[in-house]
Amino acid sequence: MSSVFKALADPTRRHVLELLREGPMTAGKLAEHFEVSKATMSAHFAVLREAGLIASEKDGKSVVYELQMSVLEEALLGFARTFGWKLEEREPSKRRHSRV
Amino acid sequence: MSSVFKALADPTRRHVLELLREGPMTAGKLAEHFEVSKATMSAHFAVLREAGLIASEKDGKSVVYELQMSVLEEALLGFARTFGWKLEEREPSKRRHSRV
DNA sequence: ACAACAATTTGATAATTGGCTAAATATCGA
DNA sequence: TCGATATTTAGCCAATTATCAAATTGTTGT
Repeated sequence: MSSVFKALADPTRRHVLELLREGPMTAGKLAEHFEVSKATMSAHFAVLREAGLIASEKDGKSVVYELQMSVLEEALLGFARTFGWKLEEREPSKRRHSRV
Repeated sequence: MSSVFKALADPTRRHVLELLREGPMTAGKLAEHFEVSKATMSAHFAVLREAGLIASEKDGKSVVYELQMSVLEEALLGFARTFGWKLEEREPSKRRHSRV
């Protein structure tokens, strides 16, 4: 859980997660959204992957990253619960990437 | 918002917030719950205060810290919303420290 | 086999962090 | 005022982090 919060502490990494909310994306495409070098982005991806927040899958020359919603939800949920809140779906119907 | 996540990234600081959930507490009382030195705890309090997560008030020799729930809620809420969640009260009735 | 491409790893550096002890500040009671 | 108590500040160190350029790995097309 601490590794998740550590990962979330960086704005670049939070932005990566937001981009992945729309669906899986390659490392290169993700990196295009930021000013820093590819090497730096690769390091950020590693932090997110080690926290379990994203999963990687090789596809030819590219590496495709996918958001692991459940891990993010678990961490946030666990913390929110401590403070007397619970997390609820905002729009239960609107779900892209059904990926059954 | 980034300062809040930065503050939450440290387990000691998250624990401080949890302790303050029960009500305001002095720096000394808070520090008793941890193994590190008072000076180190003071630094943690400073990070939390600069993030707006706690407010300090001097009371004689002591400094009393109080959790700023609204700031925590806003940060968490803002982030959760991005990912299609919302925050809800878990137990609306159970409220200590009414402090009207 | 080779060149081009995508991504990561390596090696370096500067900045930040979390921790400590010791010193400083502020307040209270005698 | 003096001494005790509560907390913060200052100075320091070790470990970690974010960043880059360069080298490396793996894959594809010719």
